[in-house]
Amino acid sequence: MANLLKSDSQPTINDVARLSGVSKKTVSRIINRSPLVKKDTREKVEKVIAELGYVPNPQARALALRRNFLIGLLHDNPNAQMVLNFQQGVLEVLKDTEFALVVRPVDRKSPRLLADVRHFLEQQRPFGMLILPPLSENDALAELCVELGCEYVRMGSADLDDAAHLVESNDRQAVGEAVDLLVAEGHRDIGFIAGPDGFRSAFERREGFCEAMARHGLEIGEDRMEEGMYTFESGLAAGGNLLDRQPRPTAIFASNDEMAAGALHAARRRDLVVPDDLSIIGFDDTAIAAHIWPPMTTVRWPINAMARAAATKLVEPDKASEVNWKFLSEIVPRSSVAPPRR
Amino acid sequence: MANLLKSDSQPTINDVARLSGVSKKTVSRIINRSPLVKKDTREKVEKVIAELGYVPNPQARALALRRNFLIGLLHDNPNAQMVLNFQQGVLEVLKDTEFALVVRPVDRKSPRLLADVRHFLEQQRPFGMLILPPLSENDALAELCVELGCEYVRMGSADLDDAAHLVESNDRQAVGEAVDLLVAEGHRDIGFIAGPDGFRSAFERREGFCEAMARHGLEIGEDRMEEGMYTFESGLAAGGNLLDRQPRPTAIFASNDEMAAGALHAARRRDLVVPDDLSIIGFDDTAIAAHIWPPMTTVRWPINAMARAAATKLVEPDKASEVNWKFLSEIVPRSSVAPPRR
DNA sequence: TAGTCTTTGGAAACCGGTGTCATAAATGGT
DNA sequence: ACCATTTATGACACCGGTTTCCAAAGACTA
Repeated sequence: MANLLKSDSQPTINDVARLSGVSKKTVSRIINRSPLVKKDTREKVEKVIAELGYVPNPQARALALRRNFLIGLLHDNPNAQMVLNFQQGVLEVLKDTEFALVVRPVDRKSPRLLADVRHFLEQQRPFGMLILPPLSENDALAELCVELGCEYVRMGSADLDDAAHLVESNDRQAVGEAVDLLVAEGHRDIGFIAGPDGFRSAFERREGFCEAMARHGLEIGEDRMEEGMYTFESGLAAGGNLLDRQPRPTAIFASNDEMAAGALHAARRRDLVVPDDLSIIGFDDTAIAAHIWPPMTTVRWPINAMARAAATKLVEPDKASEVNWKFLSEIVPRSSVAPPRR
Repeated sequence: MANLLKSDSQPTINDVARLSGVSKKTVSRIINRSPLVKKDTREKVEKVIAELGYVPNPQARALALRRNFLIGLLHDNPNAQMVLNFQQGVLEVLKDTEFALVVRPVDRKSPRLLADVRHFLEQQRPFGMLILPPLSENDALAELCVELGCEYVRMGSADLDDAAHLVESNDRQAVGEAVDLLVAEGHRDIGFIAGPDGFRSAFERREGFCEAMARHGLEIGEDRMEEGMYTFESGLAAGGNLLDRQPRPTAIFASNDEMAAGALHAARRRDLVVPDDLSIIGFDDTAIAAHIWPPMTTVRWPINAMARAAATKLVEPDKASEVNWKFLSEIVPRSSVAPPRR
């Protein structure tokens, strides 16, 4: 069959049209499942398509339709695991569509951030963008998408703007539950390691902590708050600071797992046993939480479901209204929490 | 200036040509840096381009050139960290080019693997593919790329075929060094947790282990070899098995960090102290190795450099000959190795 | 000064699809 | 049987670039 083609490259719509004796347009109709084609014609053409192994050229399609089937993933997240989990979720949705996922890490602190993103959008002209925290908190990026006619969905930890472009989790409430758990175990003096300034999630988690402590009528000592950068090393330092205070807190809540793991190391270095001497709770439920010793109690937000929701919003806007876009996080109890000594 | 355009959408090459009073072809020459343009003309046109903020439409370019600027990343790796590190390295190279990275995870065990990949290649028609282990060991995938006229580079842990399409690391030698280290500390009875059947890396690491043991004149007891699946849980199980033997080995080498972390948990559950009661060495130097307690001695292969090399081979074939494609791994000494008790 | 070579610019076709619109064929109503 | 309507198909322009080929202008030679 292949010898009926003009060249040895991929067959085109013209080959299909010629070999099945219809016009390009009719083939195009069949490809696009137009109902305006007689059954006989359809079958005849489909047979040729199958024999030829014809697949429409995506670039030509993109040009004619003036849109392509690329989804960009914009991220700058210190937590590799989260990013990959998110990718995974998105791809589960895109898998059965004609969309492809283009990844684009950027540096949120670079003065060229906007220029970089603009360059990417202009150069690839993706159909839509998925924006991960903390970039999702940058309104200028969303505006850029609008300006360049690119759809977008932001992942956030609290309301940024309209529901149409947002998938969010309620971190505040989840942190509250974590504090409830510690208090129920008998802790009164709880240290807090915040995320870096500029992260909405960091803000939400801090607020959640303060609110919950207030609810239980507990004071937060001046020296019980430390700020980290969502990295292991920063958690190590911040945790060390908290543990060197006299008296030291009996529990620490860290705003993510990496920092919680760092705090756990800090405890180890001081010969403190977790959870006997110190309880620790993390946030995110990344792999490390389950793999360190002791397995760490943490807060899980349903990143896979959120990723799927975000992707669905983008590529199947008709379903968007059915899609949940507010997600609740939940406590994952493990072994890093126990009543305080004495 | 924008009001000189015919529409409010992105400016096209026609707008530029019209506004600067030259033909499309001349503009095209300028965009593509052809030397056959008079200086005056060039400057005049470049001014218009700047004012308009004109960026060539990538889809139209792709269609006319009959090639696009997409690089596909094909992976199915149980280790998220590795995949993301690899992505990072690739993107460092692609960043300053017009290429974009499209990620495509697949299931290597699916009977539809080949069909899935074919579908992806036909649908997106990427310029080139980067294939990560263990998929890189599947020759059918490479053949598929050739058949569909797609460039490819495989990441491997040992020679698969020709240098032109391969970037490799020498795991065997690195495992040898790890064994040397354990023997130097006084260990004679070393357990081994292999990777899953079907991974070239698993095979290479096992061979490296056996060779090194033989070199030191040490026996490998029948019950000192376990096989895992490169996951934490499988390492937990395999490590548990090894530690339940009587007598138990004084050291364990695991074929990756996840499994090593699992083995470490198994030790903890048996109230064994690492490294006093048991030395452990992992492989890959992923984040977990540094973040568990005690920080774990492991083997690092230069994944970032390898990723860059692979990407360079693909997008800058002229530089390919200068690019190193054989990489050595190295021991990262931490705190999980000590002389055996007694 | 005429003739030749080299640079520079443009018209038209092409890449492989889709949209518009006209026309042909089938169907229905009376 | 006839016209009106609906359904099915095709011709042709178009999306925004690149390539081929040719012509004009300028530079150089004799």
